Amino acid sequence: MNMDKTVRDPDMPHNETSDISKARLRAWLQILKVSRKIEGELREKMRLEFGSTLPRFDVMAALYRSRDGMRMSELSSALMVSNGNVTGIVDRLVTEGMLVRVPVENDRRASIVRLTEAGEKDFAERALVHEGWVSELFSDLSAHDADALIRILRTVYHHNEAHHD
Amino acid sequence: MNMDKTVRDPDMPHNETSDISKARLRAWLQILKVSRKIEGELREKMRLEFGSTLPRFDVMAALYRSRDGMRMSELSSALMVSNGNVTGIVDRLVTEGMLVRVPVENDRRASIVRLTEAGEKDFAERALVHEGWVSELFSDLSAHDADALIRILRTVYHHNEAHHD
DNA sequence: CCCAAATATTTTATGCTTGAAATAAATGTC
DNA sequence: GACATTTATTTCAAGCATAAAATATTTGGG
Repeated sequence: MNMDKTVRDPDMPHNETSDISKARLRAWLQILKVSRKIEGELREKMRLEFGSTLPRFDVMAALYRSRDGMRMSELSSALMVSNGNVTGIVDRLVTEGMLVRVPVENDRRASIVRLTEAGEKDFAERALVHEGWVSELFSDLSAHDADALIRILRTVYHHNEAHHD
Repeated sequence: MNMDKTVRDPDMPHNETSDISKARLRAWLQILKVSRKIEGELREKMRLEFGSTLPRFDVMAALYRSRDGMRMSELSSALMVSNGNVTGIVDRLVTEGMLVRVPVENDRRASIVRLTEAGEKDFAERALVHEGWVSELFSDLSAHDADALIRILRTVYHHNEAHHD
């Protein structure tokens, strides 16, 4: 007698789906729900407190880690968004005085983007406040659960990393 | 002697942050990373296989659960997006013949949106395929980890539900 | 050297998303 | 019954995001 609920009768009609499949779908919907909720909260705070946005914060965060600057293509692959997307966000940050585009020696196609002094200063301040917001939004998350969450999500992420069949 | 790592020296400079705060930030960044990766994969599949989008799928899913239809305001609160957002998505789905707007008796401000017969049929098929995609993308997620994930994310979600101070 | 292919980036068209303003209709209050 | 308020929805402006096409430049044969 089959006690394993994840193994189904092979005669099961193909329009029914397994329990494990349903559990994974629920997990995905829950991830989506939480990430949208948190993203919405952070977007609102960014707008009200900084007059800025999450995508701009992300770009500045990447550049803050690479003080020598990054190419547009490096930025878009680090942030996992399209090239054209980064163009627009960088344009706005340049207008705001947060970023500069520097030509690259020996390659006139490319340019390097880096934080201005003002951009560095602003980001350093904002990053601290941002971390506080996140910690508050996740204040019910224990260190233990945070670790469990990260471990589980890492396995999911790695399975989907760059192995497009 | 203080053994609790989450309680810090009150003289700690305010530009340093606690370990638990850093762990929560890492957890949030990991949630974001996974949800963007999965969302991107699903978007691409939706586009290639169905010639459709995730937001349209979400609207149809909500209406599939409420066969009698929903008001625009019910839809936007169920999906946790703005009113104006739903207007545009519904417009496109009406053009595609998936949805109809039905006037509400005794209230000429409101209208009820519901799936057409074609919309119901299309969604039923797509939902099965969609569940298969999710199960495949999450195939490294055991039933046990799925439950753990859901439990942890639920506590985070509930903490942030509707208590804007 | 010439030119096809590859690379780096921007532009374009389309759609999603928000917040705020506008429109329209219903409701409550004097 | 007039009218201020509330409720339901749409419209608008701006920004984010993608895929695909366009532009510009570099590189690698022949």
